[in-house]
Amino acid sequence: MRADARRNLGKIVAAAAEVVAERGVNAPMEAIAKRAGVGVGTLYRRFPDRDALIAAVGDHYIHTMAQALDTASRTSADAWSAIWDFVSWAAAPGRAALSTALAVLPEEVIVERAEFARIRDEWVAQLAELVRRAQAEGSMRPDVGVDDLLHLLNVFTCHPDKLPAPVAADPGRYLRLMLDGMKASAATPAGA
Amino acid sequence: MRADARRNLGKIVAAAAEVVAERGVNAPMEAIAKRAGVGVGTLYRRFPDRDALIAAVGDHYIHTMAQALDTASRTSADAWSAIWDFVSWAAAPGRAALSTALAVLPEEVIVERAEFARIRDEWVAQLAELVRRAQAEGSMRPDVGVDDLLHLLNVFTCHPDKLPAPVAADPGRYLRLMLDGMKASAATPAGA
DNA sequence: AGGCAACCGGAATCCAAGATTCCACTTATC
DNA sequence: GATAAGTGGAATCTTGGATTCCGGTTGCCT
Repeated sequence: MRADARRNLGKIVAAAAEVVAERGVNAPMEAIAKRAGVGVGTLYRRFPDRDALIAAVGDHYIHTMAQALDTASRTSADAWSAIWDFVSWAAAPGRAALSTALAVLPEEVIVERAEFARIRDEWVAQLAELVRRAQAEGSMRPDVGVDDLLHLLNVFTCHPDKLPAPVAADPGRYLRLMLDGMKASAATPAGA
Repeated sequence: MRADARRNLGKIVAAAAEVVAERGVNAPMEAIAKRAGVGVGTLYRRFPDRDALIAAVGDHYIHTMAQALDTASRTSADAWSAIWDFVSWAAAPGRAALSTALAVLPEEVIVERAEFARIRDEWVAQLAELVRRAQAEGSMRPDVGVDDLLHLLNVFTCHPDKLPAPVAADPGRYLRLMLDGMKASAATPAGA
């Protein structure tokens, strides 16, 4: 592969990551191309189609994400604050969509990407474990689960263009509100 | 207007309300037509375009909504439970999208619909008042506002097709989680 | 019953937004 | 300098609706 080509490949994946993070998983190819300072044609010479490109972004990102979760769970005093820190990290500007899109959405795209699926599953399992611990510690209410966490992460980050502007601008704020609602002490007894 | 035509008009608005409630504000005309047991052409004979139809649904619904808020605030012991009841009502299956779409989204469609705008504004003001009271009572945290409430209502009900299935199936559950997070007692101090 | 304007259904048409393809033109590399 | 790898981006193809049109029906009045 020619040197300039390799360079472009890098710019493309990086640009795709950025654009996906801010415009959601359905960001148009052209937006990515423009961000990378490259023609659409160039994207297609390297990736057979849109899905392949997104998947590549995933491969590139899933590691970072797994690592962030790991860090959060290692540097936090308890499971609850690990979750809190991680969610804050995941919703930070500049990475929003990625974090979660990859964790919940693309079941079709994933087939045949054993490596990606493996890390993703490990990651989810680790988060689940944190939830379990937080509940055992009595800091998280027992009537919610990892799935809720993932769904919400998904809701607030996957389709920024469908969200009210203020929400899209700071999904973290709303996610933290959700987390506050997930604290054991916040639970409103059923039928209230 | 011929009798059968009037009958159809009714079926159309009712069908539109249902479909919008379950598929979001962007439900396709054809879906509405089918639900009403009528051809698309018929929709267009009565309404110049899509927006007009949606607006009609709004007129038909905003009253119900205003009334629900009124009831909630009159039958509840305190401002907080009024809010709680109203949100639960608004997110109930079968009315989801309507409730909120009309409260936040369509600023362009509303021009020239003085009556609709008036009721809508009154309605929002009333909800705002409840929020103020709840905060004064010390039951709702002071760092959130009506806007947050409206945005979230919006997020969880306007585009059901973009939400993870479990969330779309029961937006109320997640909204109540949010409300729990909005309780004064749930607030996590900034910088935690 | 007869006539006709008001109505209908829904296929045909129009559009917008993106994905994907293609190829004449550049540029690393040897 | 030759040439295969690489490039930009206009042209083309798809998709998902909105909107238009018109031959065929019906209510309703006399």
